[in-house]
Amino acid sequence: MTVTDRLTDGVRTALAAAGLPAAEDCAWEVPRQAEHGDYATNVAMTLARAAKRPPRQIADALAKNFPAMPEVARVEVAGPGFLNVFLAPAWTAATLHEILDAGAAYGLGTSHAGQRTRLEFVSANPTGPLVIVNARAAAVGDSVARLLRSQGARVTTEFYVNDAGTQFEALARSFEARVRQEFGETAALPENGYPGEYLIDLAKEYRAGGGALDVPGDERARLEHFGRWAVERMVEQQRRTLAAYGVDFDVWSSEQRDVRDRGLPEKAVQELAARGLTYEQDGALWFRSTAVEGAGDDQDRVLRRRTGELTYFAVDIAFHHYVKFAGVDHVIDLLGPDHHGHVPRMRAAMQALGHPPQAFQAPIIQLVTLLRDGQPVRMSKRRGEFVLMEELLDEVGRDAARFTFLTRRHDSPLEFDLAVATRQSSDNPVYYVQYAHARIRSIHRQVAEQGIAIPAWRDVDLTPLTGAEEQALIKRLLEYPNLVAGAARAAEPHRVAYWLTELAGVFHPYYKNHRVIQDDRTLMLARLALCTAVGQVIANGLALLGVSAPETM
RNA sequence: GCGCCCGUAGCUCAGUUGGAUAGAGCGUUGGCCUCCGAAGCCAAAGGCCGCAGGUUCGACUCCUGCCGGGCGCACCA
Repeated sequence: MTVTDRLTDGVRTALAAAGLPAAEDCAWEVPRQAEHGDYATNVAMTLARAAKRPPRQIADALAKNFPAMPEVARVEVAGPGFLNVFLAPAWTAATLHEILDAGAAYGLGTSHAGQRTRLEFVSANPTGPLVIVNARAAAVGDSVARLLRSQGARVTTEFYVNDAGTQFEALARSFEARVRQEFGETAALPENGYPGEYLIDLAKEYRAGGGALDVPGDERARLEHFGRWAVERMVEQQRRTLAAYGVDFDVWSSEQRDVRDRGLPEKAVQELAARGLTYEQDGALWFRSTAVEGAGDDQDRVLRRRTGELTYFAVDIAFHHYVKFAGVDHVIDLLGPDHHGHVPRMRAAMQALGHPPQAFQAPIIQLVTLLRDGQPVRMSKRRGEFVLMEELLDEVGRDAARFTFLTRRHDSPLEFDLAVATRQSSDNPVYYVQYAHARIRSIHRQVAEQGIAIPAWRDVDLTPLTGAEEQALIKRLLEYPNLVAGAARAAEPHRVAYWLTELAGVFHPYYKNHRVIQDDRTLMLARLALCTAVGQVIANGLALLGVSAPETM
């Protein structure tokens, strides 16, 4: 039970005692000004209409009837009708016991309990190595998964391999050309092929591994052979890069194997037709996308081309409906900005097939503009020019890269200057946060070296922690569970990154001004408890971001 | 032309389902290491929150219209 939950109980009790109507919900915020208390609620304002009384009057009644609670020192009415709550310092200090008891579990919640979510992210085409944007998507997706799980959701993370269709064919043709070149033949890359050097390396690997130049069967069989071989290697390479980044997927699904081979696209089209949401026009079969209320698509979409071939959209509908939604109630796709036009039509299709509007979400991860020495680096997989995700990790490091990606909202474009990130790596906020953790661990090493015995935390007297800075620090820690719950609800890991930076910003001055190890044993143990709790929360928060909490730096 | 996203300090960005006096990092200027880690601390300068209306007790936040930037608008994937 969080602080605000307890305070909400207090408000409910007060409302009942004052004979006022019950509040549906009670929003709490942490005021900027210390004079406005530790928590404030505007419940009196929101209730004014229903109670037919002015907000100030309601707030006064609330203050008068507010039950005595160990948590609360006093409540005040201020401004147009805010109810400001001041926490009792002794209670605040004592909450450290709960944090220390909970340990790594501090910040876990139940707001998503019972939810089963399938979360797809990265899903780069298997036509080349991973690049910078993929690193951003990986950081965001992995962190969102951790956030959702921290709130009780069962999350399946997924990487979808588009190993079919025209891009697959382009890869197969490109790779075959490289293999022929490797065997000494003259072969030109296809027009829409992939010119990157990685396919030359892959061709060398193919030959070295005993791969044959001549493949039995027709052209289709040949392309299938070379395409499969290349895709397998590319996917494996991508998987390794992601693993080195600390990102592992529960499921690697295949467009060919899991959707097309099972005949699901045809089935999906039939199901839409059975619901009367398709029609024929100009020789093609259309989905009546615009007929789905609230989905927001502005035109109908083709499911089967005049040629009889199904569109990618039809395949994607089948994938979502039959594969992703099997056994889960929420599907989240983290998409690139070039796919945002697809969201309305997919939303329409999912609703048409009976999924509630909220069940399918597709947040957009915006682009990363990469700068090197202040100059934008142009990237194009097709032209074979790009900065690899691996290079980014080599230059910037895993922790700094992930943290940097998570200090921006995912739906806003990001500028990432490689030169600056490398040169100024010691000024990166991630080190500021990690440093706070390392400092705290260092205190513990000192304590151990000096042979100071630490009793169980529950036996440590916390009442000495009445200083303003100490109280401020503890109150920060109390916010953490709400912060995590909010970040999970909104799927916004950047809130955690910012909050951690702020927490470190409160801790560092405290550390500077107050010695922990000292002669006054009672004070020392109390401060040690506080620092330990801060370190624990930093470690917990960094874990949600997939960033390490180092013992030393 | 239509749709989505974005305009906040010199730069990069936060601003928690509308709250009280707008925040951080970098950069700039000036201080602090006999004391648990200076990857740190303290201080200064820096803002018509793109513009104009509207909604209300209250708007950076919601609505409308402009201006400016990005992306998408296939019987491609």
